Amino acid sequence: MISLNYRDSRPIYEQVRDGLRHLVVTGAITEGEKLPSVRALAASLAINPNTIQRAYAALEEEGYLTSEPGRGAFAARGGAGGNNLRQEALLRQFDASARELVFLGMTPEELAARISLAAAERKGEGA
Amino acid sequence: MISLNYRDSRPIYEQVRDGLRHLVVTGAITEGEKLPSVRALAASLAINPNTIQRAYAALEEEGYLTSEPGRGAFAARGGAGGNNLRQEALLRQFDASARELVFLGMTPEELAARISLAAAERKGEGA
Amino acid sequence: MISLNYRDSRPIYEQVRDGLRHLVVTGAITEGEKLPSVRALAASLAINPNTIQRAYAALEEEGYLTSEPGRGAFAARGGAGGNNLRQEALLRQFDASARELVFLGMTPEELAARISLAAAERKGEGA
Amino acid sequence: MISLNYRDSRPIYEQVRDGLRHLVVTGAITEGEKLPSVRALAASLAINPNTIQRAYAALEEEGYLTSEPGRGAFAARGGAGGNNLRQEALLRQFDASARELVFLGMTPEELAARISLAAAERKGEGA
DNA sequence: GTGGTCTAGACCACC
DNA sequence: GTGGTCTAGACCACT
Repeated sequence: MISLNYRDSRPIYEQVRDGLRHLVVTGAITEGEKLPSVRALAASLAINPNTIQRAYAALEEEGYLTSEPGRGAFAARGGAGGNNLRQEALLRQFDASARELVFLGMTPEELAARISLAAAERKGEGA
Repeated sequence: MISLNYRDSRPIYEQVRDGLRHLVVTGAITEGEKLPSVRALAASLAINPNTIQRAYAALEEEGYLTSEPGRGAFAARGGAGGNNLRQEALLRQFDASARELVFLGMTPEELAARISLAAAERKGEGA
Repeated sequence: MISLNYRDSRPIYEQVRDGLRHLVVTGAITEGEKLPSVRALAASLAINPNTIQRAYAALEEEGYLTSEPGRGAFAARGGAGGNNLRQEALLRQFDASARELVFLGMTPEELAARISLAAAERKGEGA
Repeated sequence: MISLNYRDSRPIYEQVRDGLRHLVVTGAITEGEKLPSVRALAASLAINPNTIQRAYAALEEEGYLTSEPGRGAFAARGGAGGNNLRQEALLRQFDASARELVFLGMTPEELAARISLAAAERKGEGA
């Protein structure tokens, strides 16, 4: 399901992370579905469990999955609409950065002005 | 300079990260100053270099230091005023989250309204 | 003239190599023109001369430039038409690989059959 | 196992590269066998790890070994017969050069004609 | 601990 | 001054 390219200069864990994110976002792994265990996926890709663990941790931080110790990791919805983990994670990030930027001296007005600008830009910017 | 508590539930790398962040923010490590090498700090704390590496990576992402391959890691200024990496990192984070939240359907007005609210709250530094 | 992205996971020397190759192929650096010295380009990009040297060596192997110790590095023509260093390098590579493949047991007919196939494919395949 | 001659005009890394290639081709290092680590071989030859690294990189490009970050470097079979990395590398090189030569205007027929010629020549391995 | 990339600074041979 | 090689030592991703 995930293809790795060892000749790619991108780290393996990023390839795994992006591959899984893609599966979640596109719905290939449906909301709430259990993801393969770290060890199972590691075995199936013939890489080290640490590398999978790192990809899972990144995706959890991004809100694309939740992992429950002892149970496994479960997909959250990545698409638009409804409240979901991804959106919660983004709001957490948004609030935290806004809070500290104001603390550092930026005004709420300056920040508000950036929002529309940011929204208009292309996402681009690879790893 | 950094004290580790192995009985603490917080992972070692977080203890190192927070310890280093504190040194930078308080100015104990001054702007531009070279931090100890990954291996040196690992040796001095008697822990694995990987753990230090993880703390350094987190701090670089947060903008508290820059690490230049082959040269070392250097402290950035954490405080307010002037151009600093921390502010750049926060703006990057702010823009990215705003962009995706708008993509997910929130309006710029809703987001703008959150800014003042967020700024008023206590920081509540999580683990 | 060449832009570096330190956050890119692609190594610096590949970015330099590809940037220079592009300048030669597009004719921005004309045939026979002297390229900046290893040290000068290193200084202008604020990176180590060794890194530039590595890019120059790769481009020489590919036939995009010749470098003469004590004199400098000079661009070859990258475009189509006429005989040029790039084509010479390719023919050298073609002959050498064909020779050894025949030595390893492939027949000239098998190889000839591959040519048209290869020519039809997309070049793709990033680093 | 590898002898270095510092009075030889050939660079150390080429002497190492050719020495290793010889060991692989002659079967002194058998197919799939793990080569000494970069650091270990450097220590044993009393030279810098970078120099060994350079030789390993060249041999990997030639298909005589594969190196897997974090695991080590492993010998491929250099001889004829069966599937081996060397042949794969040669085919990759053959296809790539053929493709670009056609792109530059040579006809597949011209190239096909070169194959038998090339195969008849002596190998003339340069420094 | 392993391969890979980068920096810094040195020396060489050539011009 | 120029390209080329080498050393020493750093960070980096991964096992």
